[in-house]
Amino acid sequence: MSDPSTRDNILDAAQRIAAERGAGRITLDEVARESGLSKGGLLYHFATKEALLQAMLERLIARTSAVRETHEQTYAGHPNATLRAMLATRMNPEVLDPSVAMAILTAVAEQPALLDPLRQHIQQMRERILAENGDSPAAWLLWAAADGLMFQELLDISPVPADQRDRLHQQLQLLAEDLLK
Amino acid sequence: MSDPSTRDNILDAAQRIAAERGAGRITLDEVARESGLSKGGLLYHFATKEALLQAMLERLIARTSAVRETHEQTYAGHPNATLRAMLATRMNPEVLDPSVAMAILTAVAEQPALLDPLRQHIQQMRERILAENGDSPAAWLLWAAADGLMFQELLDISPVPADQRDRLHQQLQLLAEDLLK
DNA sequence: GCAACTGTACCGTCCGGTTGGTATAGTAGA
DNA sequence: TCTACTATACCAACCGGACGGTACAGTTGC
Repeated sequence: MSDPSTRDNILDAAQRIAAERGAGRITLDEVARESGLSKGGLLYHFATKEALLQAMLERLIARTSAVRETHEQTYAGHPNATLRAMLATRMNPEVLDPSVAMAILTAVAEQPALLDPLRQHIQQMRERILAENGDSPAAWLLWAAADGLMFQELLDISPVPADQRDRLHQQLQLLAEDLLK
Repeated sequence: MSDPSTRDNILDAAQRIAAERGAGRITLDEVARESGLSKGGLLYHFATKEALLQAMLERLIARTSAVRETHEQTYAGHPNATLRAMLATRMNPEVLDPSVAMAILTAVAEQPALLDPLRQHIQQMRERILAENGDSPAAWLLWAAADGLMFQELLDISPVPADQRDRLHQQLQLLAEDLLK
């Protein structure tokens, strides 16, 4: 594998483009320019655009997982640690970069397999929750609600004004305490 | 405005392409071919691709609204008629064509304004729910959960096996009964 | 006579990917 | 220690196709 720091620089550049100019502007030429590499140099590290997006997604999963794991320690011993930690992670959305999410979302229409790493991660979470909660509908509905809040924010289609959404996340945590008893 | 039935045929054609060959394959040439029109004829009805996607979204909103309105009659007199009808509408997902949703989602990255008609619709729903329920966090969380289930299905990232998702929607309705009391 | 097209040719741009080459650091053998 | 060779990291130029949109002359049917 190639120099990991260069790869990270490239991913940072792609992320910056998405954040500043929109997810649709992530092209190989732009990423090359923004990262200070030539297009050839970029393609040396990521042979296809799909590989680049894949890496962006994997880094996103890894980073949110890291945050979730710190939350899990807070809930250590708690019967629903995994789900609680998931919900807590969603609370501060700076973890889940919206521009990265949009970039991936855009590409999914043409490359459904792009989400495979995420699907794998979801299955892992599913099994941990199954082990902790059993097949509780409440758990899946809480998960769905967290996802819903995320997508609403991502696409700016939330029915709730922006300044009241933090409070909604808190209410979701309270509801979790209630339902998972 | 041009002949509405031709416009509908065009929208049907675009929808068929999205369903059969993927949302990313909706191009003006393909839609023209699929609808049996020439490209000139297509552009006579929809001057830009954006206008075409816009119309697809508007038709989607209109159709789901129609279904929701029949459900509202079921809940007539009920204190939470609007929200209950919304949740009931999401139950049978054949209303909300996934391929159309994906097509629009893809385009949103480059044209955020594409969702404006949806945002307007959401604000209307929001105000009706505010009038019926007040500013109840439970209502917004139920809405978010419904959205979450939808997006999970749309992107095939649900933690729940496909054959158990109908049941989850039912559980959501039960939860609504509980929380909105 | 006007709305609703057909048909075709064309344009400019964007974009993913290819090609062939260079610079450099390291390594193995005589 | 000099030489031949290899691998890594990168560059500059280019290619080919897709796609949104234009132009425009002609046709059909109410």
